Amino acid sequence: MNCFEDLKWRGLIKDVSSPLLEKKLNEEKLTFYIGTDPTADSMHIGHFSSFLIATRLAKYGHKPILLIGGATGLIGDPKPSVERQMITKEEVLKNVEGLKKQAKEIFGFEVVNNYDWIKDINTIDFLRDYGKYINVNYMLDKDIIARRLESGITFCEFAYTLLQGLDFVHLYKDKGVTLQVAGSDQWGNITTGIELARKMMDTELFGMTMPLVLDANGVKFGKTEGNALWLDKNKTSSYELYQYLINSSDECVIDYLKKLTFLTKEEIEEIERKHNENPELRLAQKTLAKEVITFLHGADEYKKAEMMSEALFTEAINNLSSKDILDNFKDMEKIILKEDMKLEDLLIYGNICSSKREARELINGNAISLNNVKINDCYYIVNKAQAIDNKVYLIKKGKKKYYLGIYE
RNA sequence: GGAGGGGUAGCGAAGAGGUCAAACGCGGCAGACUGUAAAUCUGUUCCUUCGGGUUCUAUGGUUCAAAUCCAUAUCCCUCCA
Repeated sequence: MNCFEDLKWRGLIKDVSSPLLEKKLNEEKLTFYIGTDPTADSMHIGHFSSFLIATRLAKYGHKPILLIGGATGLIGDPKPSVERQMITKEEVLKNVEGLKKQAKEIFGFEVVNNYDWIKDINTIDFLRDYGKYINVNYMLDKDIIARRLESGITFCEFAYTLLQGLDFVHLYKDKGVTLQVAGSDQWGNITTGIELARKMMDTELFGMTMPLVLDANGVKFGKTEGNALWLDKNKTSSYELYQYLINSSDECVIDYLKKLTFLTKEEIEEIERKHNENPELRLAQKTLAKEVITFLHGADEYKKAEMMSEALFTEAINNLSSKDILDNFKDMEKIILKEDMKLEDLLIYGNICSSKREARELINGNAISLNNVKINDCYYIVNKAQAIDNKVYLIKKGKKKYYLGIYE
């Protein structure tokens, strides 16, 4: 299978700017870039699903450059619905550092920051050198901007696409970049760059977008309510990641395997066959978790996460000593216990619930267990004597959330 | 600068003086079923010492009573200049 066929089979191609791209990807070695704005200090799993294309293309001999939008992040890519809240320069700076480091660690490719070349362009030059080439009518036609005309869009965000276009042109001149790859929501920005290059230099640049990875309900992959799934293992443990991946639905899991792992077509088809024979074994989900976590956090982390999950979901914990638990469940959220306290108070103290009302609701609803025993008495006194080895409590909320209570 | 329309819980959206801690939908969280799945069903979703307390952008005011009326401020949107 050649490069383009491979991407296509995995469902990674949504739009290409020109049919010529297929031949180029198969026969030439291109330098390409993929970017993100520093809206947080860590990438999340959604970024991973799109940045992986860099590694894939690199395997076919193309040269990736990862762009962190230190400048564009200060402006804000228009969202379809409302104006973005601007983030402070300090925060952007901090986020840039976080992302740079992470991008290098995980993907190992060259990382650039568009702040470096945008910061010194003054307003007049910007308008003359770039603004003059792009017609406002053309910009108004862009889907994202058109959609915002009803609800309003500031000049700041309106101009965003021009900065991205400028990036593309800059990277072409500076590093010979001829291709930009991104999620499908970036199509408008990619085409601005292509348009700009054609008008400024009479050069054809190329763009390619990937479909958003969605789950069966049309929710973006990795979008869990509450907290995002970060790639930084200090923010999201391997265990949490494992839990997310293992719970992928049957409908989507094969698609995820294609898009998020480097398994070959043959391997994936074999897994699919076996999975369909015994879906309850969740071979596909387990394989997905293994591949993704190993890529991101390494084999050791994966083993730990798997071991922890096995232990927690097969009732084997009853046989564990406090030492086993402390050794193996290091990543679990910890609550330092000091003295005897009522169960309802413990839930609040440990940030398991945000109010006493909620704590009671959960306790009365049979959702809380201590060391695998359901407790439905709010006034139950959590005490040292009942802890495993007088030391540890495994606190479970609902079916899947575990916390570790420790007496020091 | 002018004219108009708005700001209600995480989000969307009803409510237009008392029966409003605020319908409904989504989302969230639990429970049942299960494969740690999906679908489905059920409960719940401001705080509480369970007496009550604090909410509908903010501050004042009218009233026995205000999310609802008035004034001012503020933010957002639309149109005009």
